[in-house]
Amino acid sequence: MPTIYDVAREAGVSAATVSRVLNGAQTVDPAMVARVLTAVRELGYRPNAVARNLRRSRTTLWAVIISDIGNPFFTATVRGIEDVAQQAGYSVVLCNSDENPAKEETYVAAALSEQMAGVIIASSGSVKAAKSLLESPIPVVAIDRELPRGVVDTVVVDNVAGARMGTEHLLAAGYRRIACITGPKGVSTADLRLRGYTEALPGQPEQERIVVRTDFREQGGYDAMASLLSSSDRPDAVFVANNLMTVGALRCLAERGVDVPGEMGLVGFDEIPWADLVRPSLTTVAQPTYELGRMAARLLVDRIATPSAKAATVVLPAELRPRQSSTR
Amino acid sequence: MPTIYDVAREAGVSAATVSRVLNGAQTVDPAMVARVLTAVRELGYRPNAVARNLRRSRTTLWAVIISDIGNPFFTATVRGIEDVAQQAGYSVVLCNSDENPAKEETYVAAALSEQMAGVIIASSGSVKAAKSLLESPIPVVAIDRELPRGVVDTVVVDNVAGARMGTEHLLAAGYRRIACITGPKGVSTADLRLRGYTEALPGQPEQERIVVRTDFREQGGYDAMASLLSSSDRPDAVFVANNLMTVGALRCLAERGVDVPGEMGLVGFDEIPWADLVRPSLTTVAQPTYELGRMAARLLVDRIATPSAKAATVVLPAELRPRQSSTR
DNA sequence: ATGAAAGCGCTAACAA
DNA sequence: TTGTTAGCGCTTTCAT
Repeated sequence: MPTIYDVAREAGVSAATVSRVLNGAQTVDPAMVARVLTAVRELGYRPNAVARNLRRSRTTLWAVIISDIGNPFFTATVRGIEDVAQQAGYSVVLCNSDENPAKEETYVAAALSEQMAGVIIASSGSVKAAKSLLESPIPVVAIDRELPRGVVDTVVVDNVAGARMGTEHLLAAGYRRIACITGPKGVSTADLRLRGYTEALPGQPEQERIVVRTDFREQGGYDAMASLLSSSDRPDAVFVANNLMTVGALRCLAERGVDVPGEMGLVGFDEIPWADLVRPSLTTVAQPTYELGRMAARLLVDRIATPSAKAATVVLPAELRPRQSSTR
Repeated sequence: MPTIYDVAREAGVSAATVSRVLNGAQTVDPAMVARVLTAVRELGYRPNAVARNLRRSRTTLWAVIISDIGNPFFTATVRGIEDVAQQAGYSVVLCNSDENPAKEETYVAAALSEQMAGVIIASSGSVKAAKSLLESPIPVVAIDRELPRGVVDTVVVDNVAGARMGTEHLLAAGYRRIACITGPKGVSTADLRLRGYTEALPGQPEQERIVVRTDFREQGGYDAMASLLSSSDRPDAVFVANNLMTVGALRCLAERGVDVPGEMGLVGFDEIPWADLVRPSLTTVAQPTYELGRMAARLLVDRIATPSAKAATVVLPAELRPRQSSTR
């Protein structure tokens, strides 16, 4: 691989001049510019970003650490992030923690070691990863889930209101024994959506509420629904706190021939791209995912520009999309 | 941020010793090791990977450039790649080209500048990106689609056989006017799946085959199906060459109340996570996605170890998953 | 407007 | 076993 000195020799100038040309300095003689660019082309020279980053003590890469690459919620959010990043001159590298705190810690460590310009993270709940980030000087924006013990820029949806909306919708449709399937304790989305569900059932004594906690994945939703179906106080409707668990629940119901929405009403948090293609179509609480990504990216751009500014929390609205699975 | 010299001073040793300890050299006095590790902890020292990479002239990052992060095919493949990469000591950074050659070129340029240890790419068709990669010394593995004009390690599925299988399945079910919706000319998957479709209809004169080309996205599939429905020689079945287009086609059929499989048979290439949840459930030609990712990653590990070895092409089998949409 | 020279933080010869 | 030293490729004062 040719270096900047090879180009300098070829063009008969100093390395400093090559650097100036390549970085668009205005103080270079046009004739020099031409000579340098010719040499660059002839040698197939490509600047070594590693050396540049070391010298400048900064990079133009963002790490976006998400907890499940198979979740459509994140894919839409990533698009929003990318669009803003690209405009601001950053490239986005995606890291998939797979809801695995150990993986998350590995990726956080890599992002810090690689001196990434910023990190956007949907925490899988790792306190260690959060601590590393908070102790580092690297700008961080939390999305979807709050960073454990962290005071950083954050973009979330109104989980409580959204969950309340979904549950109240089931009540209004005439369901009476409404259960909730939610995620792990300590993950903010799981806890807040559970709170929204609880708030929607104000008259109910604590023990009347039927709550199952599992992970945020499809198999978890499947198992949770199975246990609800075979329990002695079987519910007549379920509010499920994320999309993948909703898919699992739906698959369980389909396999056992349970009639939805007749025997069992269903509302899921998070939109699903094909919610309108299944029969019955799925009622969901939708988030403005693309907008969420854009907002997070904008906060990160601002944070990089002004590291000392006060941390902001942006709460975006969720929206009920009523379909067949909750209408009997 | 503390540097290796801060640690050295704190521990009362030289920077070289700190480096040795951190890199697990066996030739260091245990007492030194302890002192160094204490200093590291006290200072919260974190090695600067940029400096290390510059010095070593290599990194431990792989760039995985995929053409659509929203496509379940890729998410499953990425999991396979990640699992092998992690075991081999590499981290995976994901780059989403969004079927956009310009974006792809940007990410390829970044991967080369950042001196990534290797690249796994599903080409969006950019000849320029392919050229940059082939001219560079960086190890490359192509997945899903062949790299334009490239002789590199490649992992693909048997597209021709899979498409033939899907089309023959429709023939066997009694459909007679079978159309094909495929992707852009020049993208190998689009062309090879079209060939498989063509091979399955040997008796048909050229003009009897009904072929629509569009992009590989949902809207493309929707539009293509709409045009087929309103054409004078409306088909009674369609073979669709990828999953996202199949979803679009399905949505179009649902909106217009066309009975599937009665009025219109449907087979899609690529599995879809919820193919069995829609009504009618979707017949698909499934690829071993996770295995494909693992294989690509293994090839990349080998290629990094032995840069001069001959390029290999691995062809994995596709598998028909018959469901309701093709059974009348 | 251009060049010489220092140095970003680390690793790896080489010397001791 | 440990330290000294050079240098990875680039940018950026500083001097001219």
